[in-house]
Amino acid sequence: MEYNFKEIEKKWQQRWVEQKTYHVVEDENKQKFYVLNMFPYPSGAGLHVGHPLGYIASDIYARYKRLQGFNVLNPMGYDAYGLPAEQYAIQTGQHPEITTFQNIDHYREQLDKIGFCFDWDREVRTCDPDYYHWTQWAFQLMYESYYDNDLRKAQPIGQLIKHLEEKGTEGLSAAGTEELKLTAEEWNAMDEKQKSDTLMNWRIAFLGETMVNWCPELGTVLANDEVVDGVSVRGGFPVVQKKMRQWCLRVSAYSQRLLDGLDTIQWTGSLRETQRNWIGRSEGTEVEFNVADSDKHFTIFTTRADTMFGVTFMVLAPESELVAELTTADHKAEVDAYLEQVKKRTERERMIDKKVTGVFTGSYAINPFTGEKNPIWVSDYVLAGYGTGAIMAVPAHDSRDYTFAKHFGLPIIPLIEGADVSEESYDAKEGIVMNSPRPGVTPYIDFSLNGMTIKEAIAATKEYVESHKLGRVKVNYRLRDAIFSRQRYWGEPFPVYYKNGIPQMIPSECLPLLLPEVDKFLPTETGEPPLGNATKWAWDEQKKQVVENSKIDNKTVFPIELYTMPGFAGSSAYYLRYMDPHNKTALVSEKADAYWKCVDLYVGGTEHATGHLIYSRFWNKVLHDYGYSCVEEPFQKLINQGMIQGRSNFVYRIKDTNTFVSYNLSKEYDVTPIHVDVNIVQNDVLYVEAFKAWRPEYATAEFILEDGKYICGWAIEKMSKSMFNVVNPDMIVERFGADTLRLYEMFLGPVEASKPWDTNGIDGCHRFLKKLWMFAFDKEGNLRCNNPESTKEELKSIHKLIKKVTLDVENFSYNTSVSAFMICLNELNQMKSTSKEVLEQFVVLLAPFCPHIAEELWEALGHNTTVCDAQWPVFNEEYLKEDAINLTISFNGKARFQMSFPVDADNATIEKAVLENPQSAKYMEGFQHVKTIVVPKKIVNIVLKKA
RNA sequence: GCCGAAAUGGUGGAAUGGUAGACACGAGGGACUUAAAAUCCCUUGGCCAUAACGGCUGUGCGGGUUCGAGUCCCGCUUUCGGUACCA
Repeated sequence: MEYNFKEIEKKWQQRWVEQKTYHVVEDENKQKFYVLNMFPYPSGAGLHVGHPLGYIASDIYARYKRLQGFNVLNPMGYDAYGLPAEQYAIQTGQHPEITTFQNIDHYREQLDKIGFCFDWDREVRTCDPDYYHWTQWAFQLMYESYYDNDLRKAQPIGQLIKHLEEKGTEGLSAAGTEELKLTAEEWNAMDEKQKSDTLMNWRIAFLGETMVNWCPELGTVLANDEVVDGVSVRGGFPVVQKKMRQWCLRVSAYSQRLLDGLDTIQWTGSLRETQRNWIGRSEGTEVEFNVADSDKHFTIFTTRADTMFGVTFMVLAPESELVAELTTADHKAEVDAYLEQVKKRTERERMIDKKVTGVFTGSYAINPFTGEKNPIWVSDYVLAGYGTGAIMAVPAHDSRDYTFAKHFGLPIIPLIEGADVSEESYDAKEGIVMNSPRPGVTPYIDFSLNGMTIKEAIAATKEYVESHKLGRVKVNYRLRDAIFSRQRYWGEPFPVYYKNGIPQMIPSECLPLLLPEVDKFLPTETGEPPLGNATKWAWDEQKKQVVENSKIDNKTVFPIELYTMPGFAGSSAYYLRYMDPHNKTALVSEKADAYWKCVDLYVGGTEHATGHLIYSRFWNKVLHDYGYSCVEEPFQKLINQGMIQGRSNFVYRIKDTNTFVSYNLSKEYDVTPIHVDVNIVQNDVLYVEAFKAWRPEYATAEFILEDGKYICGWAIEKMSKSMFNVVNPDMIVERFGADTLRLYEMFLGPVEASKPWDTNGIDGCHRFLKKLWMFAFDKEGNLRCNNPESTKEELKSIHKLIKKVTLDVENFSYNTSVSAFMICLNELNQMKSTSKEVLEQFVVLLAPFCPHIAEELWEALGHNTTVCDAQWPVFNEEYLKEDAINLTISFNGKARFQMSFPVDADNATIEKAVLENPQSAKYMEGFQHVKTIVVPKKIVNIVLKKA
């Protein structure tokens, strides 16, 4: 009986569905384990072999945990809102929902063939109203909250309003866009609109003015990669930097908690480091500078307070409000021209083209330490969004200031002993301070840093600044608030309407606010986002429902927000929804949340390091502050699966002919390499007939072969359609079966490593399964392995496997596990006969990797339950004990021969035996024995020195 | 520039500081077969040597620690990721 994987896999996939094998319910008697994959965006291209890599790895772990008795949650769903579906809709007019659902069906079909243990009853789709109900709900929760810096958590905005009414901003400790100063009287005197605008300064979800790439012709905001050379990629229209009112999330308020949380979770060091850098905590000092001949003053932020004595000029960011304030009348024209020039350059251009530009404002700032007047410049190398948007420039010890100073001929004062600043700045934070103050200069203040190390100088300056009220110690974060709105159609609508320009929340009992139908997915002629095309998009306050736009009267019926939410909105809390996906009254019930708590193992790519994985952690923290999510960090352990690269094949066409020459002969001709579809190549040998049929122009192709074969060249490239190197998992399943695919994907190498997909090696894994089949069954299909007693040898072999696989699965070293299976099978095969017990254990160990064949064998072994409910075998050291130990004898570290000893031989006995062994004499000749090192069970090293 | 990861045969990759190259692919040779497929056996880092045993060398480069280093330390080179005027 042959190993008929097609029949076996079909049979078990059906049975799993019928028996609801993977359906999971909360069970207080069992310990939970939550495995999660980053859910996919269902693109039209379908899955390639790279996608399932992580799914297989997590599936193995989920199945393993279940065999160990855990109640395992392993759900799957779709991140269904997104740009490609919308782009397709714009081109074809087809509703994105239709294409999205088609793609989801295709994904499901592909996933089902691989035999995952997903509980499909818990599937979520971000575009499903029952799902985005809770995305909208969370948005409203954030809108109704502010972040209390003292309590370090989100609080209802009502508390802040109460505070303002009673004390104004006095004693208020809330994370805000700016530091506002208001008295209670001022607040209470505000009208509704003013109050609403003011509260935006503190709300966690808020309307804010942010800089965006605005394309007036297209009427939309563009992402940086949609803009090249200041014009839009699509259409070539000019793009300007513009401040726009956008919904934002106050992610920055959580900077410190996002940073602290990293120490509590088991993520790879590099990923945590990436997030740390992204958050970018920097401890520094804010120092106030007075403007000369004026009562104006402004604040700068620096991490190098020790360089106060080396300041030679000041720089403002072009977008800073200070520019207008500090520019003198006679410099206004020049500054305005410069600002205009900067405005035209996109942020991207500023990054790529780093030419030094800037202009003098005409004003001077007085250095509070030296009393010197430093000119105030404007330059785009200073960013408005970080610190205070203004810096003190110390050209001697900051490379950017140095470049600027050299370009405009500004003075450079070195402050570190021995630092040579004639060619470049000295940026290192090492050395002894000098020139602070400079010798011979009359001291302006009674303060000196000379002779200190930089560290000491920074600390001393901080102390001085604070005690003399010249500024304050300040921690800054690089992390910015997230822009949360998009001028797109295919996304979650905001549950917001505008009453006299004041945003109002749609009542929570009216959620979800459904995405309206539109007939065009492009922005309207007036530049409104696509939702402006909806005819039924107004809110009737009395009826509490969506009504036609024509009914807008601005008394009871009002326009609804036209923006939609960005991609990360739906993916920020989906792991909570899986816990309780059908709940109509809450994102997740308290009970389900208390049981599943958080994701124990999260598997996905590193590309989400600074996006999803930050937003999701932020989102969960807000929910946690209100008790909706009981654990602060949502993802305890994170594994990053590597990218699967493509392995492209090439054929070599001799120039100006239709003749193709085999790889090893191609050097002798003038050839053009051409990508060829890897699916008509096997082991780098081209199927010539298939190639001729591939494209009409190759039908008459001729070939120069080597050894009767056409050998293709190859290269490792990204897996993509245009390189014809996309390998589809369905094809592999069709040819080799899902179990082989699963085994091979794991065998390729460590899960975390990026590696090329090379179908060439898959035979080995398929062969292993065939061998296993023939090992278990004879030609008639009878089970061969039915000895009632296991031999010592068998037990040793299987327990070696149990030990190895258990350890490997825990460490995600699946590739070495696969090898261990192969070795064990070979050993068992050589023993000719095998007991039922040993085969059973083998099958259970294999079940997480190759569930279909495992089920089939499990059934053949006489079980009427599925192998998923078996028990993971327990490793017993007893069986691995050796009768004798083999030691490698080495001389000065060079291994020479082997000797056998009883297990209980002591070191002295071993040393004596080795030295007396006649073989040793040969290696010891002319040497003197120094000492002997015995490494238990491994090696004996005789240390010698020349006699 | 900065941060991170890596570098081992023809290929993918194994090696708690202890015989480097497990396992698999590919390649070569052989068995079975009318033949092919499938299957099985042998060889397979390099160099030298042989009837046979064997010897030398070898984990990107240069140093170091150690009885012993692919592994640890110092200094480079290269590759791949991430990030970018963050004061």
